[in-house]
Amino acid sequence: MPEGHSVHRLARQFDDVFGGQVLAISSPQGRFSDAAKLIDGQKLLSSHAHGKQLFLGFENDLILRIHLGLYGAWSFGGDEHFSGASSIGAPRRVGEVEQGPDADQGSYDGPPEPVGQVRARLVSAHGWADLRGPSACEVITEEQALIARAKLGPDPLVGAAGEFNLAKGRGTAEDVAADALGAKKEFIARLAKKKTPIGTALMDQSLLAGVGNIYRAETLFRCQIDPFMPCNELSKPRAAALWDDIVSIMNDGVRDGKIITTRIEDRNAAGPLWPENAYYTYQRQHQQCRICDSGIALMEVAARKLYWCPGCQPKARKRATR
DNA sequence: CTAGCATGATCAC
DNA sequence: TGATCCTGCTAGC
Repeated sequence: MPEGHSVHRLARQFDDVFGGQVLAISSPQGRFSDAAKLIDGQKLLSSHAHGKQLFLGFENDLILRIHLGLYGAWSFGGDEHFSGASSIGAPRRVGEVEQGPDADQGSYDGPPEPVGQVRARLVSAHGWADLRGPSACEVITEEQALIARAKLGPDPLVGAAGEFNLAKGRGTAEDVAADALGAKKEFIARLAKKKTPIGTALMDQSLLAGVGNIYRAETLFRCQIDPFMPCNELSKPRAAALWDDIVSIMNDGVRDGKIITTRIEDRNAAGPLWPENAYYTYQRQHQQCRICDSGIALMEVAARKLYWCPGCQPKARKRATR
């Protein structure tokens, strides 16, 4: 269930705690056993996120490709060296929601007995990572990884946390800026060619990689765009603003480890920030909009729940005649 | 305790 | 469009 921000945090986490180290890789559950043997005992050289997919590169040029799907999650544990290496707060678990570090600071005694269905387990000298419930977990060649990535649209988080390759090093600030600009242009160009509703398009990973149901709903609200508006009816400036907003809130997600899209002035100070005050429309159906008097609408579209505010995100025709 | 649901994607028809 | 896969949380009995 994680959207792109979580996967970018994971890419950074793997870089931090396992980068450059030899890993014992196994499949306690068994379903990943054969593939695990291909990379067992190899050194981790790169950790990269593109959209919702994670690519871990090993010294023998094989790539571990992970997609968490709806329920996948990684759990972590280790000694103080392991936890201390994490720049994202040494999470105990990263999946749909992120759980903070373990409260008990007991001594590290190696990975625990696998509990439940652990598809893959990575173990270094200092810690371990368990993967449960992924929709994809496979070992592929670099060529196959390139093919997988070619199927994905531009990632708003290109150049953000998680871009790492020990062999090539981090890109320069100029490289990252150029990549980000290219991604933006590509996004705008692709939108101009599509007639599908923008709300559907934002979920299409081949058009735009990393946005899921929450970011879709929230950015359309923030940009005051009707989710049913055809992509090619969105003006270029508005498409550019949409991209910029997605980049902004997803980078916040990478920083915070959770999705918070409300502006400070739009929160109810009485309640806790997360999750009660984190969203404008997501899971707020029938509640009053934070900006206008409308009730938040909910409709099932393409098997996913679409949330929007009919008042703040008016139909294109209505907007045009104003 | 259980059923139902969830920030996903693929495949069949 | 509907069925299916995978796991874990929670609302409701």
